[in-house]
Amino acid sequence: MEHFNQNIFELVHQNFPQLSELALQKEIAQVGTLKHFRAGEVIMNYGSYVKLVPLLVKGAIKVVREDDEDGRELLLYYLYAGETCSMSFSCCMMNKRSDIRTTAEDDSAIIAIPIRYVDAWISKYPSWKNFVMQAYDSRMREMIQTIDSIAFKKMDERLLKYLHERSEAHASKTIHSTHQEIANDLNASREAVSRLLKKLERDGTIALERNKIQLL
DNA sequence: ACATTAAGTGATT
DNA sequence: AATCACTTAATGT
Repeated sequence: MEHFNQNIFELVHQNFPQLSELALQKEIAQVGTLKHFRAGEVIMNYGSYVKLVPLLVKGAIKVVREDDEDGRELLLYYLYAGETCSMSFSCCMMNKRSDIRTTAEDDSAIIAIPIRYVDAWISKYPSWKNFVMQAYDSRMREMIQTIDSIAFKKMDERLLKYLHERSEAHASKTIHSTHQEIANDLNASREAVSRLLKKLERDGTIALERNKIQLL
């Protein structure tokens, strides 16, 4: 048995109680490494090979896809503590390059699991298999939601949902971002975002300042 | 004080 | 709802 990391062991307990086998928890504490990222740091870029699966234990991670045509970005989803990136599963098991880019939205920490274990544990530990399947399932559901929110919902609903997501991501009612950045995330024009934000401000749901939005 | 960047607005499609 | 053209406001040098 290799170097056992008590710290990681405890982090698994706190953030991933569904990984119930003690042997699995111990293995994670042996082969996993704790990695920290500062807010804004790029964790994984397009085209890079995924050789780790992250278990997010602190902070929030933003997952983004770039449009092939005009190089614009589309926000896919956020990851929070207790979650993992299901894209990384498929990517690393197929040994494919990443289609997405992930950045730390906040100061974040992950337990990085080398891929060779990810595969092996699926047959070894039922709770790990469950974990992987559930990660896929919930991501799939969320993606479907996102798709029909783009297809059927109005911009103002999307914007509001976005603001709440961001606020939750930082555990703060204040969002530091320009209208332009928000527009990029939502694939909308800056003007549209500005106008909708203004409307929300008039309704009293938010307060606007330069580079800053407060949820009320 | 001036330049730069963010935000607000109306008109057009 | 996007784009354009322009104004106004805030911030940095």
